[in-house]
Amino acid sequence: MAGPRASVAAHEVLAVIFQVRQQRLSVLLWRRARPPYEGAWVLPGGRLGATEGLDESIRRQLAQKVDVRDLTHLEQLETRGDPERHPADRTLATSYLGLVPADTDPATPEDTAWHPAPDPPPMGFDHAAIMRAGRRRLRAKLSYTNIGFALAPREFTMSELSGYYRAALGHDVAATNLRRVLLRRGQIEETGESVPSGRSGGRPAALFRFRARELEITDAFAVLRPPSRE
Amino acid sequence: MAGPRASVAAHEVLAVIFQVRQQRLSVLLWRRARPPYEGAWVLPGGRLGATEGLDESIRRQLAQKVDVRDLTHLEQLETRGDPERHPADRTLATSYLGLVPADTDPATPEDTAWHPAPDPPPMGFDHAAIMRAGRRRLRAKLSYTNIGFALAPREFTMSELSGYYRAALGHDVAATNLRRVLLRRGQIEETGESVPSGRSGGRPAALFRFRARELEITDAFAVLRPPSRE
DNA sequence: TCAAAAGTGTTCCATCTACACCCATGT
DNA sequence: ACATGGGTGTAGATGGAACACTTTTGA
Repeated sequence: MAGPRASVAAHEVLAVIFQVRQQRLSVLLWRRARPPYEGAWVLPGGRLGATEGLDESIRRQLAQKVDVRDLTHLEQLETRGDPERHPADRTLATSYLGLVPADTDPATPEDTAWHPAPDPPPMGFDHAAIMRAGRRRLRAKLSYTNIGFALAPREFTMSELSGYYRAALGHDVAATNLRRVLLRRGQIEETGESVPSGRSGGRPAALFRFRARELEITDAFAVLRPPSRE
Repeated sequence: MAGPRASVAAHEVLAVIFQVRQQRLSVLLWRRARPPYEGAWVLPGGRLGATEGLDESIRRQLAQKVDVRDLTHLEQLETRGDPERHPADRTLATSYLGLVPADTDPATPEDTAWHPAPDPPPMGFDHAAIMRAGRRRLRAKLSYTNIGFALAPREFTMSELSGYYRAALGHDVAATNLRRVLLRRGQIEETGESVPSGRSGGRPAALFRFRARELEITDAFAVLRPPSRE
């Protein structure tokens, strides 16, 4: 009945930080300075402190180590504990998905860089798989939540917003329909302002904002919804 | 720049095991024999072994401790690491969602029992919150995946199946529409057999089975789907 | 022949995509 | 004027809910 002897594994927290940069979904990676996987790129993070909560820890590490403080969204992704995932010591890793709005440019240190999420450089450990899990999560949530608020600046035109969606989803998103879908769902509203057209002319674009800046599920029960009348 | 001293927290794995029993969604709980939370109900689980993976560990503990071996589905839920979640020592917990089909009756030991998931007894630690997370996950996945296969026996009539859905979702599910939805999505198929009607008469019910017995997403892109033509 | 349970046909409705067309602005 | 980009109107497609009706059985 007694199981194997209890583990005192190290625990680390990691973050998949996405931002839309130049129309592409980008992920913040860190270059490893020492073995194992020296020279490979890894997700930012580090050891869980003795008295920290998990969320607290990843926020601290992002602030201290890669100077990312203005996350608009952060949620837990998954925990990996395969004994083989770290070649030397046993290490469990809890990963997070974090989003940075497109209009900020966090001053990240020398050894970190933004990489295209669809086509990342060689990554150490199981971090490539974790990053893919983050992308899947983001894509799924764009469909049924208001998570777009975390990718977009506070105010934006519809064509800008459709650019963020396109980058994150990996396929075209028609601004004209996106506008109606998000308006109907009550996710966005017009600010009343508009942006003067550029040098090539065109009608000035209206400015929108997300009505909430916290994650909300706006399209639950896409199917198998409860009966409308009791 | 240096963070707090690294933690050597204990790590445990827990499982939210659901089964539909007598038309109700039920969760398998364990009665704690010693403090803290002596006498309260908790999720089954235990310490992660030094050389085990997380999935491996929860499977082992369920088999050893509550004699649950025939899980049709198991997936990771979340990891909690709040320093306050365990009154004495620091303990991280990774939880899983596990499903047992309605036609099995695992022989569980004395100190465990099935409880109604919507109305559980007082639970220790943060286990009530974890259980709710499991319910939410199950409900959501019933909507867009074939996860019903894990609640239902291998073969079933549509009215039985709608009973499992009703129990898990907490609202009525019309067998007639469920049939068409799941057929259209290719989740289920007729076996060709049928069940003789009971003593009160009625047309014999056709038997169905799920076509796959692994989780598949059958209704991704409910919205914001990629353009059909390039 | 009647009640009961399963299954089918059909209508309605919500919601998304596609696309033609209209609007406001710069050159 | 006309090119350019934004915005509106609308038709079509999809897919699920509701519900009346039909089918098949037992008593």
